[in-house]
Amino acid sequence: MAHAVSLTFPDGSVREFDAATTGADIAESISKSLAKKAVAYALDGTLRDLSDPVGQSGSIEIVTRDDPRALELIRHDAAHVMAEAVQELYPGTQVTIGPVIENGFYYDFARNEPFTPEDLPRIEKKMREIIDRNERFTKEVWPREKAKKVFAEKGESYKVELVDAIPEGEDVKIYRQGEWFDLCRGPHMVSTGQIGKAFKLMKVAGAYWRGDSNNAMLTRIYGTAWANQEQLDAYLHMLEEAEKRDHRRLGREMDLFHFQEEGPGVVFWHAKGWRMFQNLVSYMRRRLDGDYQEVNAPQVLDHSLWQTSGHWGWYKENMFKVECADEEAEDKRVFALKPMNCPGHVQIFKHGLKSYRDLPIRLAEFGTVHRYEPSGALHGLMRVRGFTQDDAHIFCTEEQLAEECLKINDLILSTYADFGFEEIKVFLSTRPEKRVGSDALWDHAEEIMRGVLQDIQRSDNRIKTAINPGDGAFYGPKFDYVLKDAIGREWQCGTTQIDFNLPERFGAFYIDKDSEKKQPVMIHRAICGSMERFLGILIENYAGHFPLWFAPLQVVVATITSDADDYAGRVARQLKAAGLAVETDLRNEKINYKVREHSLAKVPVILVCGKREAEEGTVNMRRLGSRDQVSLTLEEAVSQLADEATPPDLRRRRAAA
RNA sequence: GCUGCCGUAGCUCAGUGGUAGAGCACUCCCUUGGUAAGGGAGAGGUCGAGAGUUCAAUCCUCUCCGGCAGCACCA
Repeated sequence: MAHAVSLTFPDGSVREFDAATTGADIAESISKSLAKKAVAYALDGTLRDLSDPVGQSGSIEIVTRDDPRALELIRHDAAHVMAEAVQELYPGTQVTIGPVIENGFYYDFARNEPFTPEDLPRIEKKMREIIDRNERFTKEVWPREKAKKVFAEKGESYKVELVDAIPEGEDVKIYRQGEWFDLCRGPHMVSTGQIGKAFKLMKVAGAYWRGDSNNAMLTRIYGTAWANQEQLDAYLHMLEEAEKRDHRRLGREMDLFHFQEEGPGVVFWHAKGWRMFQNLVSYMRRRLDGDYQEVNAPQVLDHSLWQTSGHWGWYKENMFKVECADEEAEDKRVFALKPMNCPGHVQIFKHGLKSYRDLPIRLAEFGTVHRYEPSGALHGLMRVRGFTQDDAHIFCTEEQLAEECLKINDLILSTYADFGFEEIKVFLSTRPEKRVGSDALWDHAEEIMRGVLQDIQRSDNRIKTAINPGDGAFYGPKFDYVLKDAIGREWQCGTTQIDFNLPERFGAFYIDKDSEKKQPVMIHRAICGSMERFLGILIENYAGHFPLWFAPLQVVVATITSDADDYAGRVARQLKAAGLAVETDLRNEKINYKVREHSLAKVPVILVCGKREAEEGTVNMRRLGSRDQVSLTLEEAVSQLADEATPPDLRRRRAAA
């Protein structure tokens, strides 16, 4: 029985409609042109099919194809069309799921013979045909049993499984486009023609059914889709730009590091790359000064220590075992290469009795660790098997916990800011199902950390905070810091983790005021996380154009003719004396050639010295990324560059002094 | 680890069932040239490793190693 509903429009006007009125009717009632452009409507912010009756009161918006929200529909519709194209071209292929993702969509197919990239143009062509047919999307609600029967008869066993997974009480919806139909939650646009032609199939890849590695592997086809050709072109251009700043490529071009077959996942740092690495270590070390004690724990320790820590059990598949290569060796013990620094630091804490007066004890280490990562996970500097953590462990009392977390937070945020990362997200991960420690312990720690999170949120409105329930480590809750780079990608780097487990396992304690032994709270924390990975992120963030203070090679002094060789040497010596990393280029090459070479190597400053400069005692300065040249006296250049090359933390320290 | 693709000179890549080629880089010679590639000559490869098929394998088949993309993993 029809009843009236009142709908509020974006302009604030309110009108009465029959509940059976569809979005299309409403668009029509506003204007013919709107009805033509409409692809869906939103009721109280939720997108619906244009053909859906409104059914209830609320605020309504007609969504046209150029609405940003329509992009999701374009992509989802494109996924359906791709599935139809694939089934038309490759009969016998089963369809599974095809969701919208960032920048596009994918669809997972089950087929005995996998697709190859060569198949993509053919599928794309067929998709264009289907779009040209401009078939209407129509929705049907089927009884559960009918859906299962129909899909079973078609041999679509994955779809049968999906029908089964739909919760009782929820409709089993089928969307048709012409002859083809798919189980789908919707919504969809009006017809396939609205998808447009601004899409492209990108790649094929394997993906596990339901994301579980115990299940069959399906073939996934990825596509990107946009509202118009300009957007698609811009996206493809962005991908090209991202590829140009790939740290693996820049690492080679800038002669920073390499990998080779004998060492999967371990880095050969070249001179320039290592200087960059050491620049980062030096910076971090200065930031620790006064608060932390830097220590160094052994690489190789008897596996019994790792049994005590528990790693030999739950982390074994990631650990490297170490033994003497000689069978006749006297010491038969099995050792392990450390995968983490924490047990080492607990040993240092335990050495000698600690008083409550000693707390907090903050032990820091640039600790090199080795983890046997799955081969498929390795990725340049971003995921390696041997890496150095800017690690620290804080042993404190429960009362000190909040303050320590905030102190770490300050350190993390100011470090990121020094590298130009301003957009940070902080996540609090709370207790998982499987965990150690009493509920009271978790309650207490989580309560403190929630408070800390609020403080963080209040301190800086650019920081976004959120809670990930159940995402904590088994040994305690944690904060994760996620930064956003220059091209919008997000990286989780810093972390602050409370640990209820290790102090207990190793029996760490301090003597409290009442002369009783008490277990300290242990906090793990890292700022960069892995130095290697952080450097990879920096390389990509800056696209190799490092700020002067961080560039591994800051200045090249290049001569035009050999007349200026002596002078160039003097220029270089003065720059070096002012603390700059400088090289001379006295080769018998044209200045064009030298400029090109050092520009490609991304040296921030080229000082050209010819006869003129030698006579006048000047230098001609050229900055990376600019064709402009400026002439300065040698003294001016040295002081200007030395000032500019001052690391931000030292600049602050000087300003404060 | 899984699926697919790939592995030829330092780098980027071509090529062929009869044991190899280009450009850049490198070395030497000429060139002393004012802001993104001057000219010439030369050197450089066990065609990822092993096994198989074949008269003959860099090329075809298999196994292994490594890389790339995605998935899974990432305490």
